[in-house]
Amino acid sequence: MTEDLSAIFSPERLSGGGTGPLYVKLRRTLEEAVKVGRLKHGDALPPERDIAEFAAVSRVTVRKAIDDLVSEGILVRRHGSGTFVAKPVSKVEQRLSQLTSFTEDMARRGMTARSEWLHKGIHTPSPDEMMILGLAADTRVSRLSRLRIADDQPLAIEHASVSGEFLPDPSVVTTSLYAELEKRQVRPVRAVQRISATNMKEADAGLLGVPVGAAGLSIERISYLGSGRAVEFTRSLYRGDAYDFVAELTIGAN
Amino acid sequence: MTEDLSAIFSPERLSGGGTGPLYVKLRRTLEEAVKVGRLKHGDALPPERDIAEFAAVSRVTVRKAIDDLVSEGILVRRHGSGTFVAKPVSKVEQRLSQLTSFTEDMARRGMTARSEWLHKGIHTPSPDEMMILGLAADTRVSRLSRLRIADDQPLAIEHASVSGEFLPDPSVVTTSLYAELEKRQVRPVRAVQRISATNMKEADAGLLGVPVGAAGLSIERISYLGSGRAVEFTRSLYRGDAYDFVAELTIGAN
DNA sequence: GTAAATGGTATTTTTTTGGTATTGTATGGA
DNA sequence: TCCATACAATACCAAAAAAATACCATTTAC
Repeated sequence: MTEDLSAIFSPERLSGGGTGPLYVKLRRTLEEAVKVGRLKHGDALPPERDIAEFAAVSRVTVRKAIDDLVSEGILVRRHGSGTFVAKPVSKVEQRLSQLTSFTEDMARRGMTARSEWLHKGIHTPSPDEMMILGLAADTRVSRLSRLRIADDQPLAIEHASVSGEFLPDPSVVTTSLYAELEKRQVRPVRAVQRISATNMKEADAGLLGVPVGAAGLSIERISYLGSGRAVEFTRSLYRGDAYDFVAELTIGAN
Repeated sequence: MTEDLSAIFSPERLSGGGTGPLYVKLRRTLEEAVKVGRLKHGDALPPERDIAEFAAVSRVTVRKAIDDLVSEGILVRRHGSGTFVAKPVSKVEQRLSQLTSFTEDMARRGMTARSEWLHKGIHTPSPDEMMILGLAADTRVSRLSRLRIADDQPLAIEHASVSGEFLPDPSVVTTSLYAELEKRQVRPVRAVQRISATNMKEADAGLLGVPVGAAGLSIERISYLGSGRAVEFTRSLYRGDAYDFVAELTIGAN
């Protein structure tokens, strides 16, 4: 639903928005509108061209302002459809989603993301888990495996391992692992991930509904507390395009 | 974000800044602002033209003041973009070294241990190193490779990777990495290692003086600070018997 | 299917910002 | 006096960011 332009981009709001480049003023104006609730979750922004005309700036300037808010996860764009106010998510979840990019990518494409749990359980750590999470042999680790589904199509398999110290009972996790960790005051501030392409083996290919040997995107991620302590180790296998890189993200202290 | 001009270049600050040429006063003013924290790391200075106008001096004078601070590394200029407060550089020269239990093990068995260095250098971290040590892509990692020799027989190849934060200059390492770390107040309190058997490839087999395909003992170890932060990552390849297990070791505070 | 509406992108122009050469001016010493 | 040096001001150059223009691609409505 398109909001009334003047309600958001009144001259006062634009001029009174402090100093700086035009696109910064516009961004602040939009940010404020969402924060205050003038624009609610799910609302459509006016078309970029309309905003540009009303604010008497070029459309690119409007886009630049929106760009920032999209990369912050506040807005979501849908090509040919419009720009919408995104569902609010927690800071940690939001910033980690920039890293994993699954939720964000799905949202960008206007797809509905859901999950199907394959496994939730508590175990003795595997050698890998001990190494990476820095666990002793007599500790426990929570494992969470799920199938990531977008628009009813399986898109990824995800295996997460969390130190039992941080997540003693994995069954409490329903949707977002990070939201659950945040509830427990566990806030990873950094994550390192490695992304590479592999050929899918039979088990994974079957779950994802692709032929054996199809290209998959393998993502391994370790997230860390501010102290440097590793919190969580996730291996994901995505259907899709292949590339290989290492990304690093610093998450604000909230 | 550009600071308020009057907050930094107030008339009092400029006049009260002692005596001497204008640009010296300005330099002192700026230096003070950075030192006190009025200008923080990453902040942009106001444009030179604005400073000049506000301080009622020419732009060249402003530039001269800034020149000094730039050459001191306090400020950084970016053509077309602005002048920024530089990231503070740690004056603490960290010297770190190596960490192994080889010497100790050999001593226990009554053997004389020595080493031959294959490589010492500082590099950009590999994906593995980034993952395991929790490093960012723009950090550095020190690599130390040596041939472990016991009773004049090559027994192992050892590759150590230490976060550049803990060991910026690997060349200082001569014998014991643990001893060197201790010097630097860096005391890993735990280490996790994984041991497995492999068939040696030509390069390794050549160094160790065994036929290609001979069984080797591969040992990967990560050592951690009390905080949980990973300090060092070592991959070793030993000649000898084969076994596979995961060991957890608590390193005494010595 | 077609057309309208909407976001996406490449290119260009303008503005902002630091960089440099030139000139003027005072000061101090030979 | 004369010259060398430091200091300061003016004018112009170059790189980067900001903004505008024009065109492309996707979605939706009919």
